[in-house]
Amino acid sequence: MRSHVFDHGIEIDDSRIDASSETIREQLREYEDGARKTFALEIEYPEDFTGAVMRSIAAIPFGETRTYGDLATELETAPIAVGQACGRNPIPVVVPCHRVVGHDSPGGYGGGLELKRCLLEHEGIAVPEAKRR
DNA sequence: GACGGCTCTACCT
DNA sequence: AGGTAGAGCCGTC
Repeated sequence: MRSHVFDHGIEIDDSRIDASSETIREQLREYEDGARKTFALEIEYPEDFTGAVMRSIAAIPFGETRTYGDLATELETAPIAVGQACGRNPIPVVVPCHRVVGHDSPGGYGGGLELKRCLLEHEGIAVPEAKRR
């Protein structure tokens, strides 16, 4: 059951992480196993706006979800910009962009909504149903 | 230079 | 209460 890792098509840009691919893979494995709730990886956040969004997302605790609007309010920007930054997120899972959901929608996921659902369920988070659209 | 995107809020019916 | 329309920031083609 836990065998099917997120390797379903996820490609993490290890170039953005100051760690070996093996280390990253091991951390992911521990995270999937439920033993690791947070990643102890040195992530190189870009100085761009996207980097700020990624940082805010990474600041989300395990088992908690945040809405694009909240992040947008904290960053003083438009919620759509946050969503786009998540979609352009080069390193999923490591940066819990899947913990970011819409206000009344499951949101989306560049790697596949199915994966997002799996990750949220893995953290014991109830995925909101698409009431909109 | 213009459009799309993992959205949100407000008004109208 | 539900649906539709408009707004608005960032990145990429």
